[in-house]
Amino acid sequence: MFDKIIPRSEDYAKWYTQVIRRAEMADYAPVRGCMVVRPYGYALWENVKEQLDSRFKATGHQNAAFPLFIPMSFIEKEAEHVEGFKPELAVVTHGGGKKLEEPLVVRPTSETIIGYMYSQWIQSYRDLPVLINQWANVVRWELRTRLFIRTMEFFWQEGHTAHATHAEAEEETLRILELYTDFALNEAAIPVIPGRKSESEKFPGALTSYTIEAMMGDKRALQAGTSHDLGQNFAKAFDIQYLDANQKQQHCWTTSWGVSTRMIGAIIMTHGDDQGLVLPPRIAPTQLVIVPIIPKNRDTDKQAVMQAVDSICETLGEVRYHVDDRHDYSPGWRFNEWELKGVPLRIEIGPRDLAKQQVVLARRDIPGREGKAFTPIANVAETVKDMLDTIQADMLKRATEFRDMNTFEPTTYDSFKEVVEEGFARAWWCENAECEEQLKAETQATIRCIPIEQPDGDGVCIVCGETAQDIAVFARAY
RNA sequence: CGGGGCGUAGCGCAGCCCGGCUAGCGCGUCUGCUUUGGGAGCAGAAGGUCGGAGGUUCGAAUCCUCUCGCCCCGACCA
Repeated sequence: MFDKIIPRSEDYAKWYTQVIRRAEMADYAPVRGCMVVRPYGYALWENVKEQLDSRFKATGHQNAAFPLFIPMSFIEKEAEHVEGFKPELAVVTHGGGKKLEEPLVVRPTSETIIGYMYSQWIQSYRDLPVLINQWANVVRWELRTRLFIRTMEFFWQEGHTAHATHAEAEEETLRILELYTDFALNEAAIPVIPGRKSESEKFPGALTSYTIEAMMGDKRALQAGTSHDLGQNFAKAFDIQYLDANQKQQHCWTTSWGVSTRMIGAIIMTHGDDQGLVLPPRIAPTQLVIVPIIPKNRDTDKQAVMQAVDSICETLGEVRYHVDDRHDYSPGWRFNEWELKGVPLRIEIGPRDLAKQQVVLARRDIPGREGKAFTPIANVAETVKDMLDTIQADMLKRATEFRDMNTFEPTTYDSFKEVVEEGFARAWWCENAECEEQLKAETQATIRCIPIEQPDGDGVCIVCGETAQDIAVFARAY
């Protein structure tokens, strides 16, 4: 017998872990809270990286690399920043067998050390803007971890920019928020809500934090990326100044923004089903798997099938395909294997198909017989390409429908408390921290964001009944 | 840091409460034969410091003490 993965409805956390390990995305490391990203998971991450990186470059950013170690005193320079990060720092106290004069922090994020470097590099308004990104690993001493979603060490990109005016910095912050939204929608097929964080949820040291929020398969929210308007907080702490056209010293306006390997977790939890992963075609490491079916001891059939496979492969062009010709595994075994791994499309081809000059095309996003169709061999490449686009679009559509079906608009606090346990709740909020505190204490939910897109007019706060300018999204979050 | 669970073969587990002979089962692995359109069958084989240390005992996977680690749920967080 074969161990099936546990259904999502039975134990979502267990399902998540099992899928990741069985699909060989990642494994637990021998250090608590750390993970090993295995080749299959890393291949997905590389595709995420590639898509983001090309968007960064298209908007004028350059990549660079800053040190892993940050002097402790740097972290302490920005008051809110210290407070936010101090509890989760990994600190190096010894090096080369000797106690260090000043402890070194393993970067939890790099605003401080990059801010320091910017203060050296920026002299004049002509040096601005500075638009730099780095792909790096960072460490945060998390109490409770979860593969991809919250590990002690994680991989990400962090963009850090410096500008002459607040307007430019704001523009940058929102440009990146849009870029992230575009990536999530069009590559990861994750419908996200771009919005602003509440005061209590914003990045330590930021003026304003923006986020893209997604709904996972268990209806909990996940922050999938952030973009921060840092105002002049870090510029003042690190003395990032320039001489403007009127010969006056000015502090820069800086931003920072990041997307991490958490995005992998978001993809898994947005699209995965009880058979395993379901990966969006645009970033799937393998988009198409071809499974030849060959009865043993019938060499003529084998040759014919493999020839047909070869000629199909030749027509596939850019499609990322894999031929699984492991004939010591039964067809059923191989089907299940690739379904677990979330490959979007599968071609099954055997002597019977060959006789009719057709193949079986099976969609991963529609499990079982319903997702299977015969298609003529003659124009299979075209069909595959079209089908990959269709799957990509359908996955976004399905995820959007799921989110909308589980998004409620309660009008009383009582109904709010009920529905917020069941999904997202959209409701007016007066932006008062006390109301936020109250619902946090009473419901397990938090304010995920104040969406950029707002209805006209105003309403009354769901908690206190005072006038509220904006709708906020509330949910239980990861 | 609180609550819960778990460490026994590569993986998943049983055995422990109530100590006893050679520590079991499933999957996987290896060998052979038969099989291949949804996780193949039969036959044989290999594989163990029972997380670690100490104690009780004629005898410990099992009881006691200490310890290390991991997972899950909360508080805190990308």
